[in-house]
This record gives sequence, C-alpha cells and structure tokens, in this order.
Amino acid sequence: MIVDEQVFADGYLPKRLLHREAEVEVLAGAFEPTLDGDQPDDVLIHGPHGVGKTVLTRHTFGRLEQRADVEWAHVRTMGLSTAGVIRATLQALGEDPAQNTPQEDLCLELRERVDKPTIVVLDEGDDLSSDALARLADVQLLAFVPIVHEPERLLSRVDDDRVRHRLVGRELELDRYASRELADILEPRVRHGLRTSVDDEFLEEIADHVGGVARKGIQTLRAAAEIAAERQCRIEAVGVDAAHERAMTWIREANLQSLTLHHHVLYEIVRDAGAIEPDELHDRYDDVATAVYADREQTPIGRRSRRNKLRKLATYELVVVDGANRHRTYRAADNTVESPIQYDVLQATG
DNA sequence: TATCCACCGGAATTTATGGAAG
DNA sequence: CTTCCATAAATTCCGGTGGATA
Repeated sequence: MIVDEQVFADGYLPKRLLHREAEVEVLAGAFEPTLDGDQPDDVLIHGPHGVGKTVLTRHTFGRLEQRADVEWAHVRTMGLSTAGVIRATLQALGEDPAQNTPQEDLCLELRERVDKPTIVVLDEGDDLSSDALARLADVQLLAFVPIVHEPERLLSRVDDDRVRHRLVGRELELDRYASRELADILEPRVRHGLRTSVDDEFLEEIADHVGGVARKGIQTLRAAAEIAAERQCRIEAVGVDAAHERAMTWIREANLQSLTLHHHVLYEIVRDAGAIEPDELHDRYDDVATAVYADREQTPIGRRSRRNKLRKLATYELVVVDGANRHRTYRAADNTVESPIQYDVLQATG
C-alpha cells in the first residue's frame, strides 16, 4: 500500500508548497536584502503545532539560496540556554566549538564566522531568552527568525529595546489550513507515497477531522493506508476516526520513548490509576519508588521535580490535566500507550 | 467574608559530570 | 593533576492561586 515512507516523514519537503503563497512572499521579502549582500530582516513566525512553520522557512530559503550568496542555520532551541543557542548556531554553520567554551568566546567566534548575509532560524523558540536574541543581534549581517507558538509570550520577555524593535511588527502568522487546502496538500502525498489513489472526499474528511493541522493530516493518511493494507480493503473503507487514533498513538509512543525513567514511572502510575489527584499520585510514587528504582542507576526524585516531569508529559500529550490547583487530576491521554516499565510498577503496587 | 491550605511553577541554587588549558 | 568553565538535572525557596473552611 505504501510505496514511499519518506513522503510521510516529518522532515519531508514537498516540491511545491501549496496554499502558503502569501506567507512565502512575506518571508522572501524579508530576505531580499541578501540579494545585494545586505543583512536580511528578522521575522517572528508563529502559529499552532504542525501547520508547516519549519517547512515554510526551509522552502523559502531553498529558493533564495539559488539567487543569493547567503548562509543559513536551523537551530532547535528548545531547552537551550543562551550559550547553548549560540553554540548550536555555530554548529549549524559547520563550526565545532568545545563543550566548555565560555559564552563570551562563543559570541566572538560567531561574529568572526559570519561574513556574509546569514539567516538563523530559531525553531521551537518559545522559551528563548532575551539574552540569546541580544547576542545574535550583535552579529552584523545576521538575521534571526524565531518560530514560536505565542508571539506575545516571547515579546513580553524581551527587555532589550534593540531586539524588541527588530521583532515588533515583523510577525508572520501561519494558521491552520482550511479543509479544502489540506486535502490539496495530501493529494500529492497519495500520488508519490501510495500505490493506489484515494478519493478526494476522503482526503477532505481527514483534513476536517484533524482541524487543518497538516502534520496530523499526513500521519492520519499514512495510518489509514496501513490499516487498509492490514485489512486488505480500500483506504476509503477505513474509518477516519480509527486512522486518526492510530496516528496519535504513534506520536505519543514516540514521545514517551524519548523521555526518562522518571517520566515513565509517573506515567505508569497515572495510567494505572485512571484519574488521580496530586497528593495520591505522590503517595503512590513514594510507595513504589524503592522497588522500581531498586536495580537501576537513578534514584527517586522529589515533588518539585515530579511536577516538572508531569508538565512535560502533559505537553507531549501523554497525560491530560483536568482542573486547577490542588483540585486537578491527572489521567493518561491514551491508555493503550504503555511504558515498558509498566510491569515493575504494577508489581510493586501489589 | 476572611483566612487557610495544598499545590503550581518561576527563579536561584546545589550537585554531578566532563572537556580544555595551565 | 588541578583549575576553570560549561551543561544538565534536581532541590530549595517562595509568591501565586482558588476552592475549602471557619
């Protein structure tokens, strides 16, 4: 059924970027000074998860690259400190600074390295520090393009006036696609990725179901193809609901896999309980901790750290939080997503 | 209505770890 | 080998929050 997995991969760059013509124009306009060897304008890209923010920058830069002498760095800044952002930028530009280079030296190195127009995409930039942006602003010929979910949240933290002026009024918003548009985007993936064709109505149904979020639409299409192959039926015979569910399970499983033992322990306690209040969750953790951590490197963590882990689990859509304050409850978003440590927890619980 | 309580989450601090330079 | 500087993770501290309680 599926002939080319690549087409459904997250990093896949389609030849044509459909229904983003206006956004491409804006971004290309900001980059235009590079044609004369000048410093490009900064742009603050924002929009919800999975609507093609990263793809837009890669596509636009790909076009620019053929006409201008320009460099670019794509940096995933999530969880990076100020020095981490500078270091990652240098690495993206092909440098390899030592792990313990002082922050000041990193900034100097970057200033020396950049000798032509350079665009630095700061992906997942929601908690970028004002300081990191200020350091990048010090570099001649360098423009930054932070990609965030909520621009106000970033701007409210920027206390440096120079940085503020470089971002205010330079916002570029990407919204969810209309169902018709997303169906258009799915169609070429069918042609290049699948062996059979798929009814247009079905694509639109998928688009509708995922609320115009491209990433989810693409994964749902892929899931539908997989289910169709298992059942040996036409793709259109697969329920969009079931396909969407499988796609979300994939995403969650991948997310859980990337997390630490602490996350897994907390997740399994929550999943096992169905819905659980904070105090009981902590009690359960204390109960099972010695048994679960007994033959492992790590040791149990305190309450404050558990809150951080739980927050991470929530942002990864593994755990859902209902209510506020101490009256909140935690529950697993998808009970079928389980951790390999599940057995340990249940055993220790008795 | 005012105060209390248990938890949340930001910020600062501590602890563990590791590469580079002297 | 020691010192310096860095990162990462966990802990400590504490103000904020909003339903519960007197």
